[in-house]
Amino acid sequence: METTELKRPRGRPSNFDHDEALEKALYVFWTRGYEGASMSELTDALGINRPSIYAAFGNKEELFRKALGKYMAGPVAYVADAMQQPTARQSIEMFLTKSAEALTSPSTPRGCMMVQGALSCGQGAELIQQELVTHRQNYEATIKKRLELAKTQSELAQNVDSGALAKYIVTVHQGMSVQATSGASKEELLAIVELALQNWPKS
Amino acid sequence: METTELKRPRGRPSNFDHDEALEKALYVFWTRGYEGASMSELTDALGINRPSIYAAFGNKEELFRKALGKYMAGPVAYVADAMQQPTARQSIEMFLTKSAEALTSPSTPRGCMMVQGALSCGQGAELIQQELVTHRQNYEATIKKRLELAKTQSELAQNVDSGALAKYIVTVHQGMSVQATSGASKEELLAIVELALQNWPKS
DNA sequence: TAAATAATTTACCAAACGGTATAGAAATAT
DNA sequence: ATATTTCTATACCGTTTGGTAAATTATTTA
Repeated sequence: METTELKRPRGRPSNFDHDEALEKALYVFWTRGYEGASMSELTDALGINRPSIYAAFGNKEELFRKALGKYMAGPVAYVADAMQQPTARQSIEMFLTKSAEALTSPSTPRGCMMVQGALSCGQGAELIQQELVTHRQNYEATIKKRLELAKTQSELAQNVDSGALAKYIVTVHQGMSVQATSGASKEELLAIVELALQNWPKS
Repeated sequence: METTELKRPRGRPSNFDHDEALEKALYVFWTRGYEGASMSELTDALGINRPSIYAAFGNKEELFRKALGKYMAGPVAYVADAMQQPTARQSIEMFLTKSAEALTSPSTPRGCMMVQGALSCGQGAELIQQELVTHRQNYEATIKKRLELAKTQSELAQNVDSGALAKYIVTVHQGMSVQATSGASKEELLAIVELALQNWPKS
C-alpha cells in the first residue's frame, strides 16, 4: 500500500485538479471555438485565477492544444475502435453511427471540435486553424488506410478509389457536424448515415 | 438620353462606390468569418475611412448582413437555378456540381460563407450565428420542396422521405464546404458528388 | 524553527476591439 | 455669394483582449 503514497513535490501544492480543469477548458473551447473562447470565460469556467492557468498550461494556444488532445483521447477515441471492426463496411458504419451519437450527445457540446474549433478565424489564429486542418486530414488518412486494407482482403474491388471514398465518408461526417451545430437530432443524423451508406461499392 | 442624367443629391457626393465596397467587405467576411474580420481589416480592404463605413452601412453586424445578402444574390444564386431543372435528380446533381465548383473557385474565397461565417463564436456573435443557421435551414427547406414536387410528379416514390433526403444532400454540401476550406480541389469535390449521387432512391 | 520551493492573489500592462465626436471639405440650392 | 446639406478625415472613446510583475500564502526539506 505504500506505493500509493506518492512523494509530494517540493513547494505549495496545486489547489485544483489539472485534469478536471483541462476538461472544463475543453468544453469551453468545444462550444466557443478557439477564438470565441476568451481567457476570462475560461478562468470563470475553470474556477481558478488567470496566472494559475498560465502556470499550469502555458498560454491560450497551448491550453487549446492540450484540450484538443484530451478531446481526441476521449470523445473521439471511438474512431480508432471503429477501424478495427472485421470489415471495412462495419468500420465505416460504426464510425458514422457513433459520430451521429457523439455529435448530438446531450452531455457534451454539439458538433466536432476539430471542425468548428477554427474553421475560419482572425489573423492571430491561423496556426491553430492549420493544425486542425492537419488533424482532420489525419483522420481521413486513417479511414483511407482501412479501405485499402479491405482491398487487400478482397472486401473491396481493386478499382475502388479508396482516397475518394474516404473523402466522401469524412465529408459526410463533417457535414453532420455542421448539422449538429445547427440543431439536428441524433435520429436525423442517423437517417443521414443510412442514406450515405446505401451506395457502398459492390465488391 | 436625358433620363440617364440623374438628379444628384443635395450634399457632398460619396467618394466611393457603395456596391464595390460591399463586395470587398463580402470577401473579407467570407475569408475571415464574422468575428475573425476586424473593422481595421475591413477599412483597409475597402480603402475608405471607418466613419464612412459606419455612415454607409450602419455597424459591423449590418455590414455583415448586407455582405451576406450580396453573397446569396451573387455566388449562391445558382441554387435557385438548379431547383428549376426538369427533374429533381438533375436539380440535385446541378446543385452539388455547381457547389463543388463554387466552393473551390480560384476567384473567390474557399468554402461557404453561410457555414464558416460563424459556425462557432464568442458571446457577442450569437445572433449572427443563429441567423446563419436559419439561412442554412431555408436552403434545406428549398431542396426539400423540390423533392416533394418530384413526388407529385412521380419522379420519386411516395415512400421517399424528402426531409431526410434533403438533409442528406445539404449535409454533403456542408461537408464539402469544410473540405474546400481544408484545401480540397474541385476534382476531389466532384468525386465526392459522384459518390453521393450513386444512391439516388429508385422510383 | 528556518530556508527553500511553488503555488495563489491582486493588480496591472500594452494592444486591439467596435464605435464615434468634431471639424473640415465638397457638392447643391437659393 | 451664401446657406445648407452631406460626406470625409483626424483623433479619440471606453471596453475587452491575451498576458504578467510582484507580493503573499502554503508546503517540504534541512
